[in-house]
Amino acid sequence: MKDLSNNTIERICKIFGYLDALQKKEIGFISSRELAQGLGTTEYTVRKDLSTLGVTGHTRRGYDVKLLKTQLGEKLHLTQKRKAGIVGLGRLGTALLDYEKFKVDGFEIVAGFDCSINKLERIRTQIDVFSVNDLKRVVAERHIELGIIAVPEAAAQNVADTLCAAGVKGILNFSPVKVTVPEGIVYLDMDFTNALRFIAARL
Amino acid sequence: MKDLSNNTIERICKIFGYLDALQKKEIGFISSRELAQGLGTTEYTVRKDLSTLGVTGHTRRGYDVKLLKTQLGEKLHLTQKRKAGIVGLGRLGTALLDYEKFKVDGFEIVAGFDCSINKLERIRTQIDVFSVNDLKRVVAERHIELGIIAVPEAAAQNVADTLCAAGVKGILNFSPVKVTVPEGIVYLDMDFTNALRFIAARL
DNA sequence: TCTATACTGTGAAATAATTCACTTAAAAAC
DNA sequence: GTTTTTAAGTGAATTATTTCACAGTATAGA
Ligand SMILES: NC(=O)c1ccc[n+]([C@@H]2O[C@H](COP(=O)([O-])OP(=O)(O)OC[C@H]3O[C@@H](n4cnc5c(N)ncnc54)[C@H](O)[C@@H]3O)[C@@H](O)[C@H]2O)c1
Ligand SMILES: NC(=O)c1ccc[n+]([C@@H]2O[C@H](COP(=O)([O-])OP(=O)(O)OC[C@H]3O[C@@H](n4cnc5c(N)ncnc54)[C@H](O)[C@@H]3O)[C@@H](O)[C@H]2O)c1
Repeated sequence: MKDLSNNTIERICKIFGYLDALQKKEIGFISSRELAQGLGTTEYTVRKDLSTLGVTGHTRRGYDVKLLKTQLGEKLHLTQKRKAGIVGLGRLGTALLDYEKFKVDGFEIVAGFDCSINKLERIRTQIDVFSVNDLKRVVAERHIELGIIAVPEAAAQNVADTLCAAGVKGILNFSPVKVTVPEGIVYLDMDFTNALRFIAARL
Repeated sequence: MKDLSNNTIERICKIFGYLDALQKKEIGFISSRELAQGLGTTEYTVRKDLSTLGVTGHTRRGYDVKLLKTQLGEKLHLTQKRKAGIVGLGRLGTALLDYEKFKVDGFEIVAGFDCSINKLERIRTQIDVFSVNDLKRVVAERHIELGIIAVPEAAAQNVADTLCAAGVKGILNFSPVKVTVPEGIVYLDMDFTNALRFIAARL
């Protein structure tokens, strides 16, 4: 399979999530047009994307929701469960820690980390929490592949370095600074302020 | 000015944020190349973007950081302060409510809303909180332009409808469902799970 | 003051993404 | 059983975006 553009991957991820909703509504088949509508794109693009991935639908019926979900999951390696750790257990970090839906979607938060012993002692959660000093060990022991950064911006780069050194493969960064990561590490920013800026620019 | 692509706007928003960091470091001028590096794009694209916006740099020096920030702010209407309201004051919503950096960046959270009287009574925050029943009134009174959705997915569409009816111009949605909004309303999803999926697909 | 340099700014070229137009095929309707 | 309809699949055309190449120039340094 030729490698996919970021745009395609992004759309497929959205479709993947959208299929959940369809399954809940017990919808068995969905056309490229309806899919496009639910996603804010065009039927052509949806068909091209799916066709690029080599998944296929049915004339006059559309795509089999259940089957499509399975196929997309396989193609994008979304079926295997991934373990994640959160660094920075402040307001945002603890909210993420307790967000149960991640697990449902195949992303299990298996550890939280903070530098403040005080914080670690006070936190009430189901998830095991550790000092950042133990990060490397815990990442290895628990096979953590994904690191989630929720520390203040001043600490973000340092935490990213630590995570990469510990062997995580991907990083999701909630701090408002872009951090640099070694070649080969997948990195994504979730900058809420930028999102608001984007909206403001479009107003 | 011809209208800008989403890609360009997204990059400019990032540059805008990046310039803050440069100002803190007291860097006066920055070249398209350095800017590109800090953003994960190319110098060509940066120059094209800035040139498209009609802002201009200096031979052999690059772009004046302070001036560029001002100019980009004007071009993207990022200089005027925007008022926002958050609907859904659970784990995520309250974290957002207390996040002070929004204000620094020109987005002032002027109200929180929830449907649970119980929750409203317990919340300890500087920001005024209201019942969703008062949403329409408060949005009008406080000139709220941006709505932030942090309610459970089942309630998201309903809340979006209420916000739009109340007159907000833009919506940032943290719930994992895509909601539909009337023509003319700017809408953006912040789906953390999709972000993790994207990373997993790239691993 | 002069010169070499390191930048920008921008048309043109290359590449990528989207849209279109049309073929094919299965299901539904009659 | 035949016809009609609806939607997938896909090369080709179009459109958009990125990259390139280089002319122009203000600055730093001599
Ligand atoms: N709270 C929000 O709603 C919100 C919104 C947008 C962005 N953010 C960003 O998310 C990040 C976290 O925000 P927050 O509000 O949760 O902050 P917070 O101050 O509540 O929490 C930060 C936590 O990180 C810990 N920490 C600091 N340095 C550390 C290090 N080197 N290693 C490990 N832990 C460390 C602190 O002990 C603290 O518990 C920040 O970068 C913030 O800008 C937060
Ligand atoms: N917590 C996280 O870290 C996290 C992560 C990703 C996505 N999200 C999404 O963000 C949203 C909020 O998550 P949360 O963890 O804060 O949930 P939560 O259950 O803690 O809070 C939801 C709040 O919304 C209120 N609410 C419910 N219906 C409402 C309505 N119709 N009008 C006004 N208020 C209403 C509830 O009273 C509650 O206070 C959810 O859609 C969730 O999927 C949360």
